[in-house]
Amino acid sequence: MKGLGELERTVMEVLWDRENGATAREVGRALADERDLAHTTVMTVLDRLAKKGFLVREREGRAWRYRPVATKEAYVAELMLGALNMTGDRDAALAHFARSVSGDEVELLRRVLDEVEGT
Amino acid sequence: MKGLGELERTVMEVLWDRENGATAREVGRALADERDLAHTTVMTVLDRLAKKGFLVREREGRAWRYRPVATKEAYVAELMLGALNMTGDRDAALAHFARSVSGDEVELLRRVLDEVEGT
DNA sequence: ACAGTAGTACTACGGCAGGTAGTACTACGA
DNA sequence: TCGTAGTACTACCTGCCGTAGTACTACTGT
Repeated sequence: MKGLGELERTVMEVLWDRENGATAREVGRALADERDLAHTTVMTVLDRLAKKGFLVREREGRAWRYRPVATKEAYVAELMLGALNMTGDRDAALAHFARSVSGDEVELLRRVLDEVEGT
Repeated sequence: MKGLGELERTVMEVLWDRENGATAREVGRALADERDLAHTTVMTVLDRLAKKGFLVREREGRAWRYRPVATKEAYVAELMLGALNMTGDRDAALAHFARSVSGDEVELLRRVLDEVEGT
């Protein structure tokens, strides 16, 4: 799983926030407040993201509409699993991880685990 | 938390595998099977790792002995937390993650959580 | 029919990280 | 006093990423 750069992640955030993906123009507008990017910059980033497999695109008139392949949660989870797989001792790492999350999250984890159990 | 390159991680693995750290020479020897690296390359990597805060070093004769600042598990856990922090919705990501680990690991997680509870 | 605009594809450049290593120098042991 | 282990410093190359220019096409309104 490849990593993302700063801008790439920012763009992904925009896409993740929209139900129906977005065109380069739309992404540019969404970022206009925080960043002043050339339209082509946005296009380049979207293109790279698509080539890396994070986005798919489909024609919409003459433009492309990009949408994320996976949800943000799935992406984050995959990053976490990637880290976890780096180690030979998944258990030890998992244990360490579980001890580092906050109390609330312990609760949440427990609930989710119960849910999974039922499956 | 900075990421590590391929070689950097390989070197860390060596260090993590030893109780008492290692000198550049020792690391080089440990990797001799898989990789044919110049001694200076190993030194450079160790040096960078130390500068990044992953290793501390102490004199041993004229050489330096390097040892990891954190355990591998702590490192992995931190990577995982890093991923988790990327998202606004930690809960959703956590939930997704919990659903992606194997059954055995669910068990393990549960045990660890119980343990944490007691604390 | 033509200007402006939206859009694309392609190319490029500079910075930084990381892999790799050379060189120059010092200290120690035989 | 030579070879060897070791260091510090510098350097080169590649790939990724942020950033954008350029050249071209198609639609739209006057």
